[in-house]
Amino acid sequence: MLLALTQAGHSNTRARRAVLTALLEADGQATPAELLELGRAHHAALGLVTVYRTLEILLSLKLVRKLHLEEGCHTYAISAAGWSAGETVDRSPQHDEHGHHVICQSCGRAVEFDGCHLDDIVAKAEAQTGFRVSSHWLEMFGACPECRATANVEDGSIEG
Amino acid sequence: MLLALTQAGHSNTRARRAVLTALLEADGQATPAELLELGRAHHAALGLVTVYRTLEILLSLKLVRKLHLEEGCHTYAISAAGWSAGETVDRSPQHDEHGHHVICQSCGRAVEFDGCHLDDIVAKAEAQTGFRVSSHWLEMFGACPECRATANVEDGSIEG
DNA sequence: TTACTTGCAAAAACTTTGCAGGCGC
DNA sequence: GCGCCTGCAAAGTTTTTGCAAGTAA
Repeated sequence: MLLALTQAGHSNTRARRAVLTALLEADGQATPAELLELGRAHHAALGLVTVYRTLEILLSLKLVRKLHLEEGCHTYAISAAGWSAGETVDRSPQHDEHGHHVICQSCGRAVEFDGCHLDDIVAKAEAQTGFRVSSHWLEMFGACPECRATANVEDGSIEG
Repeated sequence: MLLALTQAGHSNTRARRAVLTALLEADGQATPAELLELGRAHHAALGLVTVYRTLEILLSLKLVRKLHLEEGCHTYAISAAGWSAGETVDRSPQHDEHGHHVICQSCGRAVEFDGCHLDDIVAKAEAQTGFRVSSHWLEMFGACPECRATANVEDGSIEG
């Protein structure tokens, strides 16, 4: 992701590296405050303001995505584009294929999956409401493999 | 909705009636601040705090739903359960069938549609991630019939 | 009358802005 | 060295809490 950042014309600074590392260390998602704490392990003087500003840049580059959880929308996750920007070459800014997240309700881990085939559901919604749908937003909640193995999360019925 | 409220043991107060009316008058969605403004037309002394507290109750009864928009998650919409609680008899608290919203990006109108058939998409996500999915959350954005008719919203390609 | 509600004020939580100094390039 | 970045402090928003007075039942 650092590469994507610099290729977009942003400086490679210690603060930004700390935030990126924090994002990678966070288990798929983190709030700005959590990123600050994680990031300070790598750059003690890191400030919350810089976390916000770095996230803003990453959002604009679509390298991270804002998650909307029941409790609020204060967490961020690395997007598919962000992961694939590991060390490979550039991503056009118009990287617009999008995946969605599955979030573990036990440990908070968030994983993006691809294969966003909602065309027929979108079509049904359009037919039913008369709207013309141009984008959407999907998130799933459940239990990750580790938590299912470790713990007593027996109740995994598919609702809806 | 008033009935559902009182049947759940909450008082029928002027402030709550004002909030309910405001919700009905809002075009499908509104922020607490907007509900305050709308509500004050019916109860001049209405306070923002009461709007929040009433929404909290309505949320717990699943009569309203929190919408998560790109700009944030500060808006509320009447749910299908809320609409059907118009004047009919009670709804068991376990009314758990859920619809999702389509939100007009032009006028902000929000409409809930039913037919939430994501089973195969959920199955794919489970296969791909190893998660066990127990719930989800879907929202669509686009243009409502009125805005499409009225205005110049020609661009309605289905993205995703 | 009794207990639930209300709305003000204040606090808390979260996010953005201003600015002087610091650092990447 | 120049200009982007940073972090502190302060301001702006949004939401929650405390409490005395008010209202439903």
